[in-house]
Amino acid sequence: MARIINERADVLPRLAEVFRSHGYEGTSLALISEATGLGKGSLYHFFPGGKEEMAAAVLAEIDAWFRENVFAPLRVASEPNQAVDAMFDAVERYFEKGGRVCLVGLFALGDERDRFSQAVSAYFSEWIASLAQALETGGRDRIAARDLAEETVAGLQGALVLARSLREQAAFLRCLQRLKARITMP
Amino acid sequence: MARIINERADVLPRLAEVFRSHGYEGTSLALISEATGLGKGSLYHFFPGGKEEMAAAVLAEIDAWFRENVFAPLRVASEPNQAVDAMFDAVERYFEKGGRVCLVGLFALGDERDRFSQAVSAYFSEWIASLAQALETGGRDRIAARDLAEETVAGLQGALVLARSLREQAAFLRCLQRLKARITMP
DNA sequence: GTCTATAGATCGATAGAC
DNA sequence: GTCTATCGATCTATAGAC
Repeated sequence: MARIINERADVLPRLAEVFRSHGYEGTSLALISEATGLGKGSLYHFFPGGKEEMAAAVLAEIDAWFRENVFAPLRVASEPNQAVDAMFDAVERYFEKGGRVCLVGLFALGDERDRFSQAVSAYFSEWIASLAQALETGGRDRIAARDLAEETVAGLQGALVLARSLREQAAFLRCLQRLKARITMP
Repeated sequence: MARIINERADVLPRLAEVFRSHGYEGTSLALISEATGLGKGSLYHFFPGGKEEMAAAVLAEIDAWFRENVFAPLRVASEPNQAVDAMFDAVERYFEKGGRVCLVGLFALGDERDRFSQAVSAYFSEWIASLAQALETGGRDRIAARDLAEETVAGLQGALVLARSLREQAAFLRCLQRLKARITMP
């Protein structure tokens, strides 16, 4: 009970926030230490691989969250309109209405993409594949479903870029609304 | 004639490529020196403000290029379908069919956004405004034009993120085609 | 203008006391 | 487990010879 921090999982959320705010290269161990309240000794106790292992752990947690809260529900959906709605809700919450950046997208644009190649590509291809499956279940043909899924996932990432550039979260929400309207079956 | 490098403008393209590849934090003066063939002394001669001034100069050059090759043609367009086509062509060339990242988008996602706040937001708002104007000239009402322009610019940025994540330039081109099809007047 | 040398700070990572 | 102290490397930036 007296334990403050005793598992890697306890520091991951704060770790993730630091990487999201400063990027991989911009995140120093000093910043991490400050954000987590742990000295470097403790950090290397939990993450012997150093900064790279910390970022990998964050990516793994993000992946797990999306698998559970986004990808899996899409795959098992019987009512696709409802599943798609749920996806948009989850995304809106996760990205805090456009106030929070997608770490995977950020890494994808930089050369962190190469260092975390597998995690980055898996995140997006899983997202597109599960969304396409829900759309196909809803009655669309395979090619149209895949196209629309790709378009939607790309549109979400673009919405985050745009909202952050303009410092206007409303832009993110407007983009979300348009994507939702297009993907919903009549 | 014996001059190798004698103006800031001569080093800007290489400078831009370094920032695009490694991000702001990941770009060191050693990398810049290697990419430009200039020693640190020379670099500080051209850019007394150091790395920050170098990045600002790159952003200014990007802004100038888009103003001339993208924004201005959209604004003076009399035939909007044609102007939009020209925009997509320019974008496809500029981003090398998805193989090249948008530096402004990359900066927007990181905390470079705050350092280069004006340049980042101006780039996107100008793009949206000029595209919306072309669409309005084409006969759409103001609100629909603005919506479609915002959606298209966001979609382009998302397409870049997606193509880079998946290491699949074809994904960028597919997204471009869909955006183009949607924006073209019947 | 361009170079080398180097300052001074900070980087990621390690060692070892407790 | 957590800390402090510290390593060597690298960082941005400057100084000064040529």
